[in-house]
Amino acid sequence: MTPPSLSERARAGLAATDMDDPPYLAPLNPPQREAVLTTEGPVLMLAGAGTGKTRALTTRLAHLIATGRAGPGDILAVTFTNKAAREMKERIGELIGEAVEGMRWLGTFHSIGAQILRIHAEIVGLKSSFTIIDTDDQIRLCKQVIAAEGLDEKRWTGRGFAGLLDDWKNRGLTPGEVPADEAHKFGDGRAIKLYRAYQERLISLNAADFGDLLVHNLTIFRKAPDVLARYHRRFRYILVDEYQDTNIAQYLWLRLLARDAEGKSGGNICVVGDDDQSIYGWRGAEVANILRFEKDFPGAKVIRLEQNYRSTPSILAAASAIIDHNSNRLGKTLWTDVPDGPKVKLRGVWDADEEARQVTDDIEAEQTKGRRLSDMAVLVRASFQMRSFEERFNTAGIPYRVVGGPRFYEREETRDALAYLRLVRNPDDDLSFTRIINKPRRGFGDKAVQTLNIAAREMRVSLTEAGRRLLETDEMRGKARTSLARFLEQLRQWQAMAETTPPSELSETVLEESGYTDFWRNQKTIQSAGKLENLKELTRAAGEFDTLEGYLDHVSLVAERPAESSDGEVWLMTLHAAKGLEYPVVFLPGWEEEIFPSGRSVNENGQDGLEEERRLAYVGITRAREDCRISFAANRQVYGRWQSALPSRFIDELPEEHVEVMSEPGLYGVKAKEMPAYSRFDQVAASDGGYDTPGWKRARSSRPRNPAPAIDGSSRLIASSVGGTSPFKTGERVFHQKFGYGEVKGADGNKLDVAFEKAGQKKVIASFLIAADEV
DNA sequence: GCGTGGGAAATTTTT
DNA sequence: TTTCCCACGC
Repeated sequence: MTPPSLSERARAGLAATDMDDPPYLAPLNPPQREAVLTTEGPVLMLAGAGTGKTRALTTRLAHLIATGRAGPGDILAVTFTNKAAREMKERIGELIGEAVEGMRWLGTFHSIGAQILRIHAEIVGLKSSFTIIDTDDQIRLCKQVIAAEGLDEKRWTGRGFAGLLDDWKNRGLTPGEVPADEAHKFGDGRAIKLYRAYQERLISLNAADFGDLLVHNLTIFRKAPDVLARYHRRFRYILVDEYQDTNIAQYLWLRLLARDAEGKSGGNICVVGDDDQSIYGWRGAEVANILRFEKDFPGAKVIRLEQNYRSTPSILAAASAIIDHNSNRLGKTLWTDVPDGPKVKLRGVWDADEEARQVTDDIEAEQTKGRRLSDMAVLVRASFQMRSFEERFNTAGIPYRVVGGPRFYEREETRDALAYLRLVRNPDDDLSFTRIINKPRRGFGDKAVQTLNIAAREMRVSLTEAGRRLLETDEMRGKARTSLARFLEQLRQWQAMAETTPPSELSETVLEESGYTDFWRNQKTIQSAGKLENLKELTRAAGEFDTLEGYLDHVSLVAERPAESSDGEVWLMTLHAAKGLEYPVVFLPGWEEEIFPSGRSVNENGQDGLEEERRLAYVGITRAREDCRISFAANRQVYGRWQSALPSRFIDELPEEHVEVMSEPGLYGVKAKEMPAYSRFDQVAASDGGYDTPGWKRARSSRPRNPAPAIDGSSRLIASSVGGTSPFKTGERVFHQKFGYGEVKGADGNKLDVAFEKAGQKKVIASFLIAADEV
């Protein structure tokens, strides 16, 4: 480890007495050290996968505080997820101890945005007690606005409009700033009018959605330069993690905070990221932000962390070869000094079930060799691909854990349970009231809710209060009346109970007495056991808090699944969920055109979409430490239809010398000569020295050059090679690799109706069949 | 007020 | 194929 050079010391402003390296610098390599010591001016830290980014970044913050350059409260440090913020805090704490508690501006964009908004809420017409609504509520609100505008609610869905709102808010646009020509995007040209109505409704509810947390900040900073100046003075140092994932609103927010009053880029802003790992373009992230950083902040120092501490040379070579095919890159070359391990393994299989079987076999083999299950992960492109793995793991008795999916606090049963608790704490919470008043069914249906709503609006009180008053008159009758009376009485009891009972016990009682637990107990669905389990978990989590308030505040701030122990379980997750994680053994199944790269991404976003998919491939491979196994299937069921699939183009981009082809001979079991279309797969799968056979190359080159229509690429290829007519006659006896023997019943182009002896009648592609007498 | 059947849709996901 | 949503009928 070289000591800092004179110029580095000068630049970092190190006084002579600081010359002895503080111990925390010792574990750093030269670029990491530079990233820590270059405290002044704009810095772009380009940190490749596995290069010790977090270490550099946390040391930098610790260094700022330890050397007295900034107090803990003078640093703005933003991340995207609560998890990242928590980890950063922990690791800084390891370096500087208690002082980390003073870092009140370390958090997610949204939590910091919310903090600032609470202080200056009145500037945008909110009270500082505003509530933050989640996506679910946002969609409900959208529906209301669409209905109020008298639009066709089938054609114009709440979800669709919420998506457009997100898009605008990601771009930092208020209703007045949306370009007029975007009004046509929704609701017969009334999109902007709807946006305005939606915002007005939010203000009257004293609420903000996630996007508002930042957009309102922008408005505040622009409207009140004195407020901005205050934050500008306060945040002497700014640090941004995962900068490649920032959207326009976040970019504008940072720029306002980082530039000085004259608009010059004098701020001490350090952004950390990896343009090659930008995989959130579809939710508004702009890779352009990181690509443009040096222009935005002239004089920016660019520091590249390229020494990888995670993976073997083969794995790095595979990842680098793929990402090299992208054009818009800042460019980095990962290297490592660890000895090489096994080559990246590539395997072609028949279908998804076969793929799952092979992966499971591999996992079991590794396990016998003494590898822990939790050291292995299966990373898929889309969650529907998980099904075959879950099924296979279950039959094989391999414990596994799915990461991601609906988060704990977003699940239906959790939200319902929380609505009950919220209502106990605050009877005026109308959103919660509406959510659970008839769940479980207690005979208080839509009609009754509507009556109650009208009454509440007339009396200008909450629904609970309106209910109480209605019971004093005879406006509400029959079943609804009894039901409401009973519910309000229960609510009263629970409130009284809340005074003296700890949250976990209260939660259990409320869920039991309200009939909510029974509601799920009586449902005979497969999921109900899991739901009950979640409810139990909720109660358990409440046990960690002394007060109901404390618990509920925690929940609305951190919408995460509680951490679960994971030893002895294989990991199963999407590539997106795997970002930032690493495993000794990584399986990457489903590398087929249309799946990965996702056909939709490529179709909708063309070259940009394809490059993002390629970054996803890069992220996937770089998760592996020792062993990376890629596979693809020749057939896949899409929405219940069997389709043939071509291996992903990314497979062609792998470096042959670092890849071992593992497909077993005869896997495809069909005579190549007789099946021209099929032969390509056969040759791909053949273990005759590589996947780059002439037939394979032919197949690739005959694929349409334009990536956009690739959706039909596979089937068109098959269809044309078969010449449009089936080589089989009706009544002919045929054999199918998967379904066995059968008789042709009819044909539609190259798709045949075949009655199989074992598998029943199915539609299959002609090229997957051979005449029975040839077997 | 509640249950059911037909029809449309079907990635990736944090706050 | 599955899943979700809504309209319709009891």
